[in-house]
Amino acid sequence: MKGKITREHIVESADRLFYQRGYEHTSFSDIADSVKITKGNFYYHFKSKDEILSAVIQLRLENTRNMLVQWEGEGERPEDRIKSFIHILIANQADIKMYGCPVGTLCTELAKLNHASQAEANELFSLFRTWLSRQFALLGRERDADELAMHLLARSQGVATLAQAFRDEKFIKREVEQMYDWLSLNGERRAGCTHETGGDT
Amino acid sequence: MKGKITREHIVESADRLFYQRGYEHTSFSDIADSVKITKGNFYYHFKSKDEILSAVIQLRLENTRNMLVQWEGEGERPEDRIKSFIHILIANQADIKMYGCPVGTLCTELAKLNHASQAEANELFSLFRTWLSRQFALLGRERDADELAMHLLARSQGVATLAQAFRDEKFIKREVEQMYDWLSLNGERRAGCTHETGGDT
DNA sequence: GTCTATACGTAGATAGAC
DNA sequence: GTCTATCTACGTATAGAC
Repeated sequence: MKGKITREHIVESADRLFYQRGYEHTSFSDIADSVKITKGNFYYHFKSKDEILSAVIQLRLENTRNMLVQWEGEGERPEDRIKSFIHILIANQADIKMYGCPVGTLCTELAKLNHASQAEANELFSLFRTWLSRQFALLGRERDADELAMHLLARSQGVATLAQAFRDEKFIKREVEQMYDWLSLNGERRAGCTHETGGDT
Repeated sequence: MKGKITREHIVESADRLFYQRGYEHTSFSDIADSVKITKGNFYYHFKSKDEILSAVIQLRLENTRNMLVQWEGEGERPEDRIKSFIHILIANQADIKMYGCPVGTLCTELAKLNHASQAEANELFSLFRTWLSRQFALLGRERDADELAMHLLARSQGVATLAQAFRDEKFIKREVEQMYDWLSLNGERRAGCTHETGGDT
């Protein structure tokens, strides 16, 4: 229990650094400097760098689960809860502009590294996917709830990627407004409909 | 001129490897093995790894420009040309499922590395952005042509990211259909309209 | 629990023979 | 132009003192 605090510091610092610089590009020295311990001391807490990554992902999974529960409590209607999801693009726009989406960029990197923790990281996407899908089902869209969830996830990912490349926060705001509009069009109980795709400003 | 062939081989192999494994994760040995030369011989053709990256990006820029010119010639109406853009998601679905979008994943990685070639790589996005914007302007949407271009770019990026994470080609097909639908809704000459966002299956 | 010292591999890069 | 040999730096990881 004594080492708990240091271990937490390591995981939190690694979490931030992995997000900002990427997993591979973050060295033990980087984390050590940021936590203010020496490199050797790492191995008291973790067996390897992979183990730190795993701990970071577990932390993110836990934080995500908590966030989803919170949105569940805050939003009266399923629509409001989905809005909470869309709103993270606004809440985190400064970080997104600089580093992209923490989930998307990590999953993409681990896929290229063919890293053992790929599945673990993808579970972050699955959490959002399942949660969103449930909200759409509650809206009466049980037939295509998962499609709608994936669609919204993809929209968010695309916005994050381009916002980072072009360092453009206004673009985030514009796209978020369009997602809200899309949501109100799809937020009515009409499970039987087929295609109704729409436009922009 | 004699070295031209080897140089081209290096750039082409690096191009593929950077796409599949990422820039940082690809070593000289990897490229050397794939081109079947020794590591030392590299430096006859390039001064550094960064210079190889730069050559790879230049190659991609050239290929992209050629592709856009080709689409321009093939498509009668601007709508058809935009459809050519959307269609690359289908044409490259096998690669996208495995490695994501070559443009998006490179730009994201270079941003995290804070690499000197960031701007160069982002120019790839700009090529598509400008080209798409021009097509939308030709559709009579000159007022919001750039917004529409960015929106479509973002949609493609999001689709590529999620298709890779979930290794799901069907998702690509579904989203592409929706993009076509979206395009026909926005492909009419109605420059003065405001928000008309739409839905899904 | 934290430190210093160090081993070991691999990466990018150089020198010089052929 | 291509090779072998080698250098140097850095990354992960280990050993063992305190």
